[in-house]
Amino acid sequence: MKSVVEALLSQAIETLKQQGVLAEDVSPRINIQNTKDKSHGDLACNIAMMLAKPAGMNPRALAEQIIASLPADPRINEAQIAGPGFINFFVNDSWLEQQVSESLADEHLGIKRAIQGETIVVDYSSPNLAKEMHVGHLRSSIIGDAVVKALEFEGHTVIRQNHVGDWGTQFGMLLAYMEEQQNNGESLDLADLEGFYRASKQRFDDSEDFATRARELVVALQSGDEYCNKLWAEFNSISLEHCLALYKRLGVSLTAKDVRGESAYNNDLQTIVEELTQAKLLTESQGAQCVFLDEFKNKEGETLPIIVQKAGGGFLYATSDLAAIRYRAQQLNADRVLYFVDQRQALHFNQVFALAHKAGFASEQTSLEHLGFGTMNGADGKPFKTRSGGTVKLVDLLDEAEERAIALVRSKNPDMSEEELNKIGKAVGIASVKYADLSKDRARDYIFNFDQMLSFEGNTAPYLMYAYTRVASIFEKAELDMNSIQGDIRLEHEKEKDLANKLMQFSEVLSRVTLKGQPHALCSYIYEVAGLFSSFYENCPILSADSEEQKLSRLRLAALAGRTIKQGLNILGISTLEKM
RNA sequence: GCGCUUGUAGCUCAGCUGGAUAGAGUACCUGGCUACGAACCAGGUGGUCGUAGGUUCGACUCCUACCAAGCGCACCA
Repeated sequence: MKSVVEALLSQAIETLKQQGVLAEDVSPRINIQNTKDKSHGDLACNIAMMLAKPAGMNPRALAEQIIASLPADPRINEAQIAGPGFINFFVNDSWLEQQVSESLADEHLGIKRAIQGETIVVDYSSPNLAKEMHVGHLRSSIIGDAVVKALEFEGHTVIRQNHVGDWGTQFGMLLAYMEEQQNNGESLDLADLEGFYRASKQRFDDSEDFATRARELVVALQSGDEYCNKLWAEFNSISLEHCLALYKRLGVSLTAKDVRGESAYNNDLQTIVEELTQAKLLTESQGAQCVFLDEFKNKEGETLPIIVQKAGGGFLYATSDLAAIRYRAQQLNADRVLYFVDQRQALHFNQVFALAHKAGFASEQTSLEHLGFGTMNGADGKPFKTRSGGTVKLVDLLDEAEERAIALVRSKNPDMSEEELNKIGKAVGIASVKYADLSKDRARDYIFNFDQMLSFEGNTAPYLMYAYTRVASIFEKAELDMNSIQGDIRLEHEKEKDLANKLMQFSEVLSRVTLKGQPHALCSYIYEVAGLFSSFYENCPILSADSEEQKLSRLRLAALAGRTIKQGLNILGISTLEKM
């Protein structure tokens, strides 16, 4: 709808240019906004105020000229001047009716798929395989996956990359411990990965012999020793199974084939250093191979180094990140590479991205974007920890969420069977954790609070899931299929129009999610849709409508609302329930 | 020391590339169930948008300085 008004306005501006009212060289960005106040019409534009000064005109006078030059269009009832020079557009209801009816008829809800879809590599989750996944991995996994799903819904080609930490010195310690256990004839117990890590760390600290063996194993591993690599592969495969089980439980779409860990770039690291040398970007400093970029200079004129190779010859994460960028840009042909990684690594990524462009690992056309996020804090505002101060395992967090959700659902449905209770409780528990995270701007730290996220009131997963079941319930009662119902929608009641208007904004919200990596915009949107639906539901009887025609029309509108909520939640990685 | 992020109602958070009177939820107060699921809806109280300047017709939004919190700044990732 915005695009229609935008087209009309740009035509009007062209006309005024021809008439000499506006200078030829003005090419303003036409910004159409949804109005907040009904008296301002449906859509508004501030273009007259932007152009008034360069045109040397009074904004209202210019607005008047623009309106006079607008081509007539049956879809727009009226354009008015308001306030200091806004132009308010009143949309023809029949156009809105047509739009919602068309969206209902489309299984893709009227959202156009990108004509020229981009190839977008998304790096997210990326846990360290040496340890068990903890709460710190939650945000990357969930937010990244939501953006991935939104991009795919828009018709882009997404290549998921789970850049797991499967390399590095800590693996020597783990392999040494594995070896020791196997030699002692003990069965390998990796069920508790965290415990295994702690135990091997303990051995490493306590025994000099063990530590020596661990260091030997790292060297052996890196030089391609067969025995060592077999141990390593065994360990990783078990550790990865833990991750995959959690993804499945969380509804995160990452699979084994999306894994391309640090180790995948081992053979490229030397090449990266050589290419940097050839490009004359490399400098030796204190024995290490470094790149100094002028962009990263402090006030004293000291440039920050990007260390690519240690004094001892070892490589660092900057090196493998550069190799990953080269692979993604050159092999995967990425138009964009998105990194959902902790905000704390912002400097590192800024440096690596700048260097990658400079060294030609990625062309200037390849957009490298670090979409960072803040810390997950407890109720006290400090990083979320267990009572004893340790990191919270992701499994434990999800267990607790499910338990609490089951208790909650039970309290609302005392007679429900254990089986159903379990099913609904689990869905609600996981959804609550995910939604609480997704609904906040990722850049900020956020306070994790079970009571708040499991509440049925406010912008929470349970409220939205409930809203959906109410729609589903109508269709069950009417013995109709929400997904196949079609036909014309008439908008008579004010609440119907409000809902319809909001439903037509799905696509612009989606683009904000994909362009800026902000799923919280989608959360707010679904919440608004659910709220407007509730209001419509309260004010407009559906099954007991005045006429059969009205009943069908309202059913169709309800169906579009229900399907929008469901689709929106699915993009967020939250599945809906027909009953709860 | 330098840099990044954040600072909006008692609390948890929105506020889209500067736009019309700063919005939700929660808490608190008022109404509405012989139910298309009240797990809901309608309404009210509550904010000098960290502070001070500046740019602008117009600033929560942009610029500068300062204050506060968190986090980064050479061989961990």
